Amino acid sequence: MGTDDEQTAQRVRGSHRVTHADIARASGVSRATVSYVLNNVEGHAISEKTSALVRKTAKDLGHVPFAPARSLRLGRSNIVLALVKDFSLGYVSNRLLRALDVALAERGYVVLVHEFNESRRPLAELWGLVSPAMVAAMGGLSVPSESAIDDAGSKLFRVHGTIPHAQAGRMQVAHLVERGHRSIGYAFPTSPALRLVADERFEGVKLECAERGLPDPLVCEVDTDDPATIIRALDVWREHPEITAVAAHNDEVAIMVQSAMAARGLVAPRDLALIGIDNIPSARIGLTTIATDIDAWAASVVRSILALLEDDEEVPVTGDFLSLIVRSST
Amino acid sequence: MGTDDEQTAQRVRGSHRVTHADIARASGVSRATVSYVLNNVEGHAISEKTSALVRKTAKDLGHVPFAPARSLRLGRSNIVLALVKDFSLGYVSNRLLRALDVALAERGYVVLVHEFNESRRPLAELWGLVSPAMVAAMGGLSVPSESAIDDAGSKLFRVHGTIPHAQAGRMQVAHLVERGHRSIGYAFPTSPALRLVADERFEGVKLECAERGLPDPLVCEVDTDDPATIIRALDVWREHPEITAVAAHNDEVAIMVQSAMAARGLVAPRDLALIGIDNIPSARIGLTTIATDIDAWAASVVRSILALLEDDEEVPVTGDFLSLIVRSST
DNA sequence: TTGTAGGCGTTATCAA
DNA sequence: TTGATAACGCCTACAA
Repeated sequence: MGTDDEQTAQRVRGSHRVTHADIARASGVSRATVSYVLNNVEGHAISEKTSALVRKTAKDLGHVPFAPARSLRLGRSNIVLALVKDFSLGYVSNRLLRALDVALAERGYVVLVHEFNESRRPLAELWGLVSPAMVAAMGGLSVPSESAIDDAGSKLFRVHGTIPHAQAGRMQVAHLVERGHRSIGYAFPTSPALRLVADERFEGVKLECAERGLPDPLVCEVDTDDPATIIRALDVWREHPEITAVAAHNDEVAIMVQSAMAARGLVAPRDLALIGIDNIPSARIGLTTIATDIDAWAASVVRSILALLEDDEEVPVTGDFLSLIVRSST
Repeated sequence: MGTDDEQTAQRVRGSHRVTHADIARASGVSRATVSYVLNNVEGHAISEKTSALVRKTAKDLGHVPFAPARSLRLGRSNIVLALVKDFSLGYVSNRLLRALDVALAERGYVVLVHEFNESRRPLAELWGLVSPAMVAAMGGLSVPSESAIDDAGSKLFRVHGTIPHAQAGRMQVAHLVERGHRSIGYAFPTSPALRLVADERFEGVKLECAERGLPDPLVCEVDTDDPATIIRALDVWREHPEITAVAAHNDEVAIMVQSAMAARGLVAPRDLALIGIDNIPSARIGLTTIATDIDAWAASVVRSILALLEDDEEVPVTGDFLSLIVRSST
């Protein structure tokens, strides 16, 4: 039969991949039996003896399943692709991804993270390399990118939008007002990767100021990769004595402002009050911030993702995940 | 026939995948021609007219390549899997991954990142879900895991080990001694994800101290997720008046120590000198540190990875990527 | 309880 | 210049 010839050819070509056929031959059973055994398929009462033999043979031969073959046959892969813009990953999104992987691992999926940048490589090119069951977008996608995902038959879940960033900005202002501040500075990050979130948070800050009759915040753009921009921002705020507090886009920026203040011999909140967002570990000594209840948020996101993945249902992410954590900087 | 049933079922499930066959039929050419055109295969002079028609048809029908089919046929995927332990990603490794993806994108590969934790899911289980051309290990792997990668036919590159962490620890001590310190504290992180790097850095610190005739550093374990451990560490060091400087595992820890000092009304370097490692952005105001020349390092790692991937050659990562950056904390 | 057979989408070989 | 055809490794309806 051609079968033997084929396998000889294969061996000659040096492609020493151990297949189900190899295992079947070595253990004297059929390929189907091997498949049933290795996949623990129910309802095919295979004798314990055969089953054990197949497993042993597979192990001895060093069989490793070949994902593409499996995916081709099933018509889908079990990969959930998390698309992250410019690796704008931080403490919070990392924790989400971990929770997601834990939950999906139980159901036979794997979470893979890809840093994308549409100008560097259009999303469409990606599908020749990986065909995920679902895309979890951790940042904004362009319209063509979104439809490319649809064309590829992958489901799409937008992680962006499940946290009320504007609300976090509002909470910053509310707290500062409560502390007696009336005129505030705002540290806005220039990084394009943070753009969408930054806009939302700042929008909340502006609205809250307006609604409370405060003047618009004095915005300074800061680049976390360039400390000079932080120092400059601090100097600008200091030139305006009416500004008694600064709200920062996130804790990382807030910490940098704090360092800049130290460099100028200033101390929060005496010289300038300071509030961040995120409650990252390094902020947890002394920085007042707005925290996300990551466990609750992640649980909710995971629930929605599973519903979409397994039942094609759209379950909204709901809940109030934000809370104020007062520390010594305000 | 079962065939029809399956296809009906598939259609019912809504999976309308457009295949080369569909394109071929719609444009009146063979599947082979479609494949040649869509993959720009040289040496098959296909008329410009046919070529354009095929491309247009593919676009009109909304064809998206199906990666598993491609990978099955070719016997390998073009995925490079970066395995990261517990998402111990930080500024430095993120930059490396980006450089890697840029370089590999040009050659038709994609970099996907997976957080692994061997106790949660053995690596062997991964291969049924993704079969990468290469694994880039960003942290230590167990011996069984390494051989699992080999069995799976994936190449393995160990990113861990390409930076001389012990040397960084030595440089911390050397600088502190130069500044006149003789007795130092050391902040050692408890996080298991950092374990390997932490051990190496600390080993360098201990050796340098010994070689310079200093007493062993006073080590305090700190958990970045638990600020209380940092405060406690600071208090311990302060109980030993001979300790005038603290070396931290990395900048994040150093910054937390700095915050703890501020909370106690202490200032670096007056009350305690402080030095970190990594030169992360938020350290760049005021923290003395040991920086990695990320661009040079990444370029070297990328070179090695490409050599392994394309020519199966082992090119070592060489170069001196570390430098001292003196700021105001020492 | 096990085996047979056929096909998933793609590409390489060979023939026309 | 183009087309038929045979695999790649795996899964599963159906037959035995």
